[in-house]
Amino acid sequence: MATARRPTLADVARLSGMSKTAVSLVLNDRPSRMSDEAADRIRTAAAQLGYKPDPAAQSLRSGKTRSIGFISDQVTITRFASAMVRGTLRAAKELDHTVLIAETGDDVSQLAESFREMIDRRVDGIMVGLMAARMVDVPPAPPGVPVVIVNGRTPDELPSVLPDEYEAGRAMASALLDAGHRRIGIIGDLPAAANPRRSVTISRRFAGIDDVLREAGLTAVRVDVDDWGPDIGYREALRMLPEHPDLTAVLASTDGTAFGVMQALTELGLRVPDDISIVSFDDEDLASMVHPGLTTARLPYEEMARHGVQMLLGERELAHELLPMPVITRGSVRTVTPGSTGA
Amino acid sequence: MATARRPTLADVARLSGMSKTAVSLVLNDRPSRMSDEAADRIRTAAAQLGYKPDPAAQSLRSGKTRSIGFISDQVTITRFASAMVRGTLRAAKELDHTVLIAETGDDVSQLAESFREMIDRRVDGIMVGLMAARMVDVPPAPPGVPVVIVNGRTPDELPSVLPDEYEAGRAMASALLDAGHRRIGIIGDLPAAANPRRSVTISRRFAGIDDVLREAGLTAVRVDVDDWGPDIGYREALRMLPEHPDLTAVLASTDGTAFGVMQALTELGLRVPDDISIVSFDDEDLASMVHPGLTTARLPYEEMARHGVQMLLGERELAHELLPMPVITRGSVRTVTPGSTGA
DNA sequence: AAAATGAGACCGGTGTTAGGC
DNA sequence: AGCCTAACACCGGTCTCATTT
Repeated sequence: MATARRPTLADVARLSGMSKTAVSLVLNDRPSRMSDEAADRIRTAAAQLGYKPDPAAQSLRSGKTRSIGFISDQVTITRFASAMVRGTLRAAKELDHTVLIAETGDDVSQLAESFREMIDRRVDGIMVGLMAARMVDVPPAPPGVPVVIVNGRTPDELPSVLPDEYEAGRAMASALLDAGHRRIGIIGDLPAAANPRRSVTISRRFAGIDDVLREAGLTAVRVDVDDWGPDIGYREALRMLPEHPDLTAVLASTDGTAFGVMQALTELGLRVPDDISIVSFDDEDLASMVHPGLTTARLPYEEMARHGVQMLLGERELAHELLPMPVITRGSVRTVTPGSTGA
Repeated sequence: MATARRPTLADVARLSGMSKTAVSLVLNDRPSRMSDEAADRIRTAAAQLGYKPDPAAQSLRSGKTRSIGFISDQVTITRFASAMVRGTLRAAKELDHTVLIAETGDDVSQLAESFREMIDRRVDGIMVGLMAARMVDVPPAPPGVPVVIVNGRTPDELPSVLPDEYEAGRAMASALLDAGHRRIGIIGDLPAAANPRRSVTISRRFAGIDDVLREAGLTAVRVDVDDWGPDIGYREALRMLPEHPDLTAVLASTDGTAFGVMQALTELGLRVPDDISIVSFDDEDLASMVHPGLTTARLPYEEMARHGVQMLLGERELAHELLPMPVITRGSVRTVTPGSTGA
């Protein structure tokens, strides 16, 4: 009663009456012309046995594991992380690779440890994914093992994929202007964010906004804050709106901020978008769950991850890429007649 | 200029002046007594070279890959999926295994395909995780490859891990009763959910609620619906509350439903928890983001996944497990004096 | 004769070289 | 000489069995 062993190449050779070599050549479509008859016999035998090559044996021989490592600071918290995981898994699958996933939290030493683990497991490449587009330090990888940073940067300029925040800033500011808004409040103009260890891109977001406003000859009402959660939006909106009753639109630094702003608006008896329009950035889950849905610029996490994997596996040039942030139009912006409230 | 090759066991043997056998025995702490001196020399050499065994070679020899497959219908959408992924990764890491992840969507044929892929990759076990605790069909796995279902069941009664929804139902109903509530509205009493292909547990949730109410001699106001999103909660609350102004609490079938209910309450000018208390189930992200936070019974996804992995890897008996759903107390329930509104 | 160590087969593929017709 | 096929070494570990003192 031998335990049903999985069929090996040798089994296929035996059943088809050919040699291992012949089987290997045929099943890998090598440019050595076997007789069609022999090839057929081999393929039939392989199919009959349900033969699949053993990846361990292939790895041992080839030195490649057909696996990549994905290290993220938070694999498991937000839509962002999920989207990045999804993009990574899908792109890897398309290229017939598996993904080893590790989560580091914010601990730098954890990153180094995860790096070591992945390398010990002989991954063919490592992708580091960040939730906030920060500057990070990454340990060196052995020769032949490429490293790509997704949604982040390293001081030594490893290949990276980042969202094009400048254009997104321009796009959202333009969205408000195009809808006729002239009196705009900005909540979450983050000076603290200029710190690249915290974000290498948020400042670009505001640069885009600023340029558009300046080109239009407008000055917005701004409030500088040091974070981007709902609490901030709630607090600052409660302060800003009563002080500036002429505002027709709010531009929030993130969906989280916008969510807080919306709660404040409800309390102030203001309705979105009838009384106030609002736009934000990121396109979190929240953005589609609130009423009305938020018009926002989507962080293209899935696409970024996909590009990262493709770089890693040689399907795309190892470089610095900037990916567009698509504008997701929902119901939070109302078109106003330009001139109805001033200017 | 040889490309810096990774050190092998043979390299360690050479450097230490011992045989491969000796090195293998020492580094694996085998109960064959090498002289302490030899062992030291070997360990020193290994450390000096930074030697790590090649997993492919080990797999080839052992027939084990030290990897498990995790197949989920939606790896990437909700907190649930993320929590399950996190639990899986962590438990696997503790047991020194890697995880291959695949996502099927709702497509059954996809499940079979993912199964095949995992098996072709020679995983040591397969875990199937579901977002809604459904009944699913799972293809057979080869002998020696265990399969565990997390948050679901199979007709052939494969080992599974499920949340204890009955107790959760009891707990949340009791939470309202203990806070003095007697007039309770239930939104989302799902008859459709009795279909096990949709959920094998939701009916248990309501059974727990019903038993507690019956034991207390109470009858709730109920509305049967066929889904559990925010829209449902919004719509049904707008209908129920005006009709039953004496209600002091609402029990919502899910956090999503509860979120919709809360939006309706705001529109009706009712405040949570001052005018109406509310409890729900699941503990999604939302539950902690709304004001006030929702008191809810948490689906223990991370723990379920962790138990599933441990079953798979022989650290826990392969059986049917029911895991408790902890009550997360936030600010959505007010204590009322019993008898102030009736009874 | 027990304790310490080493030689070599083996896992399942791949690729090179030698051989058959 | 020109096709096709077979034998065998090799990848890097683990393990059995033999050998030495």
